[in-house]
Amino acid sequence: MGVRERRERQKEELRQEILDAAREMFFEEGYENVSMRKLAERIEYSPTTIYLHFKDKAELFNQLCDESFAKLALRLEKLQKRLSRDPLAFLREGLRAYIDFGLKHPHHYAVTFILAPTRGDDYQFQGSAGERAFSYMRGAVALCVAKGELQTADIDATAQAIWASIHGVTSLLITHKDFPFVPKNKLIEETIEMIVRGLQTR
Amino acid sequence: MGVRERRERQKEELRQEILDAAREMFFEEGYENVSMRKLAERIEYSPTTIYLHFKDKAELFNQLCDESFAKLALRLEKLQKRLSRDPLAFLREGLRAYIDFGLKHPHHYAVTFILAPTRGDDYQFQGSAGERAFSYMRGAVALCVAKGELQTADIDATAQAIWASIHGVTSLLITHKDFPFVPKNKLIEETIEMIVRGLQTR
Amino acid sequence: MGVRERRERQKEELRQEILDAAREMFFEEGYENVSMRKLAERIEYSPTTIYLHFKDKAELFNQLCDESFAKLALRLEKLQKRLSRDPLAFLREGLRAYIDFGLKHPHHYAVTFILAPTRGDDYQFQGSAGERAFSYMRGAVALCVAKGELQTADIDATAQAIWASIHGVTSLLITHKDFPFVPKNKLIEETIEMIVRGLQTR
Amino acid sequence: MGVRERRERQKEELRQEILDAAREMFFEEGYENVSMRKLAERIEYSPTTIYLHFKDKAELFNQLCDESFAKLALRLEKLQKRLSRDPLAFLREGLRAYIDFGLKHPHHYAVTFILAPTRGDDYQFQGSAGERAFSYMRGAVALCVAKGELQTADIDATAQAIWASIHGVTSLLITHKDFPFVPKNKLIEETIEMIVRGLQTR
DNA sequence: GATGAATGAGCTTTCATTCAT
DNA sequence: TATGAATGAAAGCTCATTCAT
Repeated sequence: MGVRERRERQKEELRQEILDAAREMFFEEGYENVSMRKLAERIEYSPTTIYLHFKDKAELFNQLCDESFAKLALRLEKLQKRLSRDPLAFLREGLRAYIDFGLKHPHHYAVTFILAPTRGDDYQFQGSAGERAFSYMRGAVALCVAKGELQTADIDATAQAIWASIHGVTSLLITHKDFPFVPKNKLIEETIEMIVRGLQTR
Repeated sequence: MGVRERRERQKEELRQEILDAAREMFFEEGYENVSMRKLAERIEYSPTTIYLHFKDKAELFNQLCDESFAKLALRLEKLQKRLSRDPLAFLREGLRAYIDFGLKHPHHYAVTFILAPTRGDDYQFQGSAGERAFSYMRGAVALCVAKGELQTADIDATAQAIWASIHGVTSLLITHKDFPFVPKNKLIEETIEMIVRGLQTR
Repeated sequence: MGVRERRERQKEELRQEILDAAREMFFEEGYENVSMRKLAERIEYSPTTIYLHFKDKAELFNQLCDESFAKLALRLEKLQKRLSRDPLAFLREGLRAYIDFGLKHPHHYAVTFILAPTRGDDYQFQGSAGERAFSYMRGAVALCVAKGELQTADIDATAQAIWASIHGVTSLLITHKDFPFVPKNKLIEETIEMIVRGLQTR
Repeated sequence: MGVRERRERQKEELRQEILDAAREMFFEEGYENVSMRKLAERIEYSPTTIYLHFKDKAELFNQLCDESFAKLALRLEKLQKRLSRDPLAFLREGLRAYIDFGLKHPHHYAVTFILAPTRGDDYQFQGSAGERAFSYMRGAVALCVAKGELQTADIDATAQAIWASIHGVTSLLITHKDFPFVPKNKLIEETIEMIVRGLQTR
């Protein structure tokens, strides 16, 4: 038994090692500029080994996206539990958490929300990381409206507008590194407050 | 004389043909997936011919960005002239114009504002299309504040938050084509109103 | 174990096959006229395979030079041992061995001593095949002088003059194939005797 | 008349300009590394223009060789006239003149005597620059022998040995620029004296 | 489970050359 | 006489991937 378990553990470790290296490289160099060979070199295994764990480059990339989402979703889930009594606080904190997540894991974020859709192949947003992360946001908005803390005639439209805005901040901060932004926190604060204020009064 | 002129016109036409094809392809396939060979095939010329018009692939790409900006800037400039008396209207219309531009020329937009920064090489936002387009927005905000129509303690932070938000809508609508968005205009309207409302009261 | 060894042997064999083909082709066609593709075709492997053995074309070429020298040096070394008692004989035989080597391995020789320096890149004679081969000659001259068999005021100048002369015969015989030379051996004999006689009397 | 003459003169001037630029470039970069385009750029004409003066790259190259020889031959001819009474002096001075010529016009020399034969195409030494230059040397040797100043059983063998030796010095000095040669003149002197001494006594 | 050898397809770019004007 | 536009061919090299071991 022990032998089998150890083996499986080792296999999982290598798989994770590959994923980690890939994520870093994908972000640093861009999807197309990462070759399986270079990736193999980084982890100090042969290129062939990667194929034992992932069908091809595309699958490797998709796993990366899934993994990213799992982390973000987990975070939002915890937040929701903690702030279930105060939906507006959950919304506010949720937005901040979303942006924070993006900035803390720019590799994850860029790969999943910025790079992925511009790839040529058959990427599907439906059922993807993005969709699931977004559904939390919609839930938060719905709660706020139910509790009378926000006013909107169209929950979906509102939730999407919010998502768009915070995706905007997040992606700009990640990709346009040389733009003379005001201090990061200031910009985030400003955006979130602008959003919330815009939804409170009507 | 006529001969020379005709030649120059033809040359310019081919140049434009290349640019148009390149933009489409860059957007459809991503920068790295467009080869000079494929591009040449598309326009039905030999690969070498492209090099008669553009030094290399990177230059071709950069010209594309420049061209995009020229169009957007022109549009914002006209708008500014027309609405110089009513800064809030200019801001509102400017935001809409920015988004419209992106949706009408998704290739231009994506290539310039989404793809460009994710390229590996030494892209500089400073002095780029993005920066110049953004400066119009900042100007509009400043005017509104001067006329007392918007309230903010920090014009830069506000302008950047606004830009982030509309970049968010624009880029999501362009890239996440399979997301079940509410009708496009509804989402745009919602976002702009959310922004403006959020800045009026304080 | 046996498996690994066989593999290594096979790898080494292929490597040598590439080197041999390359040497012939480089000499027949000149460095620039040999493409990796043509080379690959000759050995009936794919171009990529060559890159498994050599980093790039330049490295392949340099390995060729190194290999050439190893052979020449070995020959001179043996000669030196055998004729250590009779320096003049060693000089005479050494000169002949040098020329013989060139004519027997015209590819090696031309590539190393004729083509190499005319290449554009940063070839360094210092520490190269040529330098090491030359040092044997200088040693032989020095010995002859020490034993009073040759007279010269400047050992370096003399050694270089000798080298120049035999390099001249060798390279002419290799490159100017259509010149109506007197029989090869006659010319070699004549040159060597001319040299030795010129150094004995003074 | 005047118009036609001027035109012809101009044409000849351009032709010469092309030859001069080509010679420099061929030597600096090697035959294969000089492209018609680069050459055209250097002389600030269009590539097509070159083809008005030379059938193709090979012809341009061959003209270069011919031109080189004309210069060397002229020099040797003058020398011969001047020293017709003293064949040994003519030989000695002729050798020096040959080497000097090579060092003074390394482009000419390398292109004609070193590069040319290693090119892939159908170069013919017969009737070439080399052959004609060599014939002067043979003549000088024959004269010396006739006058009893040199002893040899085989004029051709001797003349060829001589040529080989001085070709050796010349080409080494031109191509192996980084070899720590003794001072140039010293080496030349040494070689010539070695040759002449070697032929006088027998 | 992991690897070394190998490949076909493709890349960006440059070449010598031609042709209509 | 000179040119600008255009091209087919080829260059060196890297890619994702497979297969036998």
